[in-house]
Order: sequence, then structure tokens, then C-alpha cells
Amino acid sequence: MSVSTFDNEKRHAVNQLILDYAVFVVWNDYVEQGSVDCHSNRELIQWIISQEPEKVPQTYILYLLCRLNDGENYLNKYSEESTLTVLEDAAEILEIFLTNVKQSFQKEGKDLLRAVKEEAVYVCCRDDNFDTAKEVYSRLFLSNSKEGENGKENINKDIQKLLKSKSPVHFNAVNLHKYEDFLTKAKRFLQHFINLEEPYLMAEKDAAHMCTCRTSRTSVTADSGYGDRQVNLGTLMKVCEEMGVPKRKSWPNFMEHRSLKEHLQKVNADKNRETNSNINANTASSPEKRSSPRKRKFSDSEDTAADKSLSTRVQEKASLNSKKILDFEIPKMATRGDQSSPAKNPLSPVTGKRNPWLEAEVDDFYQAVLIFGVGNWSQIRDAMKTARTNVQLKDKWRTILKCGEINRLKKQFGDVRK
DNA sequence: GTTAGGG
DNA sequence: CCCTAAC
Repeated sequence: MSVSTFDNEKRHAVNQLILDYAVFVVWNDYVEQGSVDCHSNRELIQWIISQEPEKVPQTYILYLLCRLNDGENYLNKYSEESTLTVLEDAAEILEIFLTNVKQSFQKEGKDLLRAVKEEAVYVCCRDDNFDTAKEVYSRLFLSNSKEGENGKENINKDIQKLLKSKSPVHFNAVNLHKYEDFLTKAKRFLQHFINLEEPYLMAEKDAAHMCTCRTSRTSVTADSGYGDRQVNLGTLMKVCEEMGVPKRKSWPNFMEHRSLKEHLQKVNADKNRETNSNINANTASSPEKRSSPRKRKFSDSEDTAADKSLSTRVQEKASLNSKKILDFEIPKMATRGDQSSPAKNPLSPVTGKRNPWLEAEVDDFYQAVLIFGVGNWSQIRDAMKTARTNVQLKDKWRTILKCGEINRLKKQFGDVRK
């Protein structure tokens, strides 16, 4: 079963499972007992990396893979405290990863890094979110030098060039370029560092499988919920204990993994049967649950005293250990007041009926014109994925000029090239 | 199929 | 928004 056949929500859930699982496995290897307070997988992984960075390249890779997988949907978020898009995060991770690989891989790695960065901008354009595209672009490609109004024009030109480079012949790269191709390229590079027998990668398959088993039983939606994953992690731990999966130094072999998986399915099936009666009450992902900090306990033997010492140790280590590893900070994204979805007005397929333009729609249109240029209406139509025809766009541009709405747009987004 | 322009 | 010429 290929992960790429999942819809985004499922894939996101799978990736969460992979991360959880990876963290669990790594945890088992590096920590004998105890527990730690962490608010996200990111923190946990950062902590693990801070312990013995050179020993856990796979952790980077897995972390990276998850983000690359989810990157197509740049709106996915792994942690509450960060507003980075997924692929921006991937770029950061990759950058750190590259500092730890052999010289001979550096060039190829740099190429991939550039591809990831471009893709980060690209996915936003493809989704008609040019605002975010510009923000991402300036964060990833422009040094901190602050430019004024004329900087905006340059960004538009740069993005246009970037889109062009994806498909030099035809300008509608947005439709031709496949995310899967990019993903394949990324994975090809990472193969250099991946041993396919590693449990990390087997986790990818298992998690996908586990996810389908569970989702087919409980109707998908509950899966993106954070509480669900926590339960899963606990179950994983219990199963590992029951089955005597070795805690340290030797990885579980393939057979152990398979049986673990089967066992897990059974446990989940039982659990689902129990909760089947009130599924509907709990399926909707509840934001309240998410907001509460996440507490992982991998061992019940220790209590809060050990907890504290460990979590403070984490913080100390984290701050001690080289900033280049833990410094993920990037200027925050300027969030416009909830304009997340460009409010696609119910399009009227009925011919002859008036279909007024919403202001947000006009804004998007204008920004598409900034990037594709005046007159390239069909390309703009494709990029915007709007139901309006190229002729309608042309007419709208004419009225924008005629009624002087152009002044507002020019002021807000910068001038267009002629 | 696409764009410019008159209506 | 529609229509048509021109490409």
C-alpha cells in the first residue's frame, strides 16, 4: 500500500504515527527509564539529537521524510509554537542534517536543499496562496536585509522566475510539476543514508498499515486527533513490553515487527469495539485537547521527581548543546486575519447570471497578475483554479483599471509590470 | 484554444 | 457578461 494514495488528512495522521513510533524506538534505545515533559515531537527529537547527534542520522531522516510527505499540504502544522510551513521546516532540518554528512554528499545535498526551498514556495503558488508564497520566499531566499516597497516587485519577479524554471517551455508549470517527482528526488538522495532494514523505515510501512486498519474501522476523522495518537503510543509501549521487544542496543528484527503489528491490530480492534458505542461523540478533533501540553511517560516506575530532573536536564542540555543544532527560530509569519481560504464564492455555472467578485478574490487575482503578467489570462486562470474563464479575467482586469480599483491594489501589493 | 476590444 | 475578429 502506497502512502501517496492517502488523502492529506490520512497521510498527516500516518506521518504523526511514524514520528511517534520513531521517537518511541529511539527513546527505547537511548533512555533506560524515566519520562520527560515535551510539548511536541519536535522537542523530543531535538532532545534526542542533542544527546548524541552523530548517532542518530536516521532520526533526522525520518523527521525530514515526514515533513516532505506532508509538505504538499503546506498548511499542516506539527507544533503549536511554530508558524513555519512544513517544507520550511524540512529545509531547516535538511540544513542541519547536511552539516553532519560526508563531504562527498555535500553538493547533492545542497541541490536537494535548494529544491526543497523552491518547493516550499512552489506549493503555495500552486494553491493560489501568493501571499504565503512571498513570505516563504523572503524567509528562505532573502537575507535579512530589509527592503521597502521596491523589494516587493523583485520578489514577484523572482517567484515568476522560479515557477518558470520548473518548466521552461510552458509557463503553466503550476499544473505540470508533480509533487511526487520532487518527493522521489528527495528520497533518492536520502537513500544514501538509509538502510532499508532499519526499523525506522519499517515504521513507515507499519504506520501506514496500522493507520488503514484503524481508519477503516473508525471512520478516519478521529485519526488526526492528538489524543488518539497518545493512546496509540501507550499501546505500542505496552505491546513492546508484553512481547519482550529488546529495550536497548538491539533493534527488533523483522519478525518481531510483524507480530507486533498484528498484535497491535488486535488490541486496537478490541479497543474500538469498546468505544464503538460513543464514537460519534469523540470523532471530531477537539482543539481543547490539543492545547494542553503533552506529557509522555514511557515508564510508570518513575514519578514526578524524576520527571522534573529529567526535563530540566533536557533544557540544560538543549541550551548547552550547539546552537546550530537547536536553533530553529525563524521570523514569524505575518498572519492575516483569518483569510486562510480565499472564500470561493459559490460559482454559478448558470450562464448569463451575474457572479460578483469578492474582494479577497480580487486580491488573489491581482497577485496572480503580478506573478504571471497582464494578458496571460489563461495561465492565471489555471493557477487560480477558479471557475471563471480567461475572458472573464480579462474583463475583470479591464474594469479594475476603469474603476480605479487598481490604485488600492497597487498600494497594497505593488505595481505590475507592463 | 487564446486574447483584444466593441457592445 | 456576451460576442466576434484575429491569431
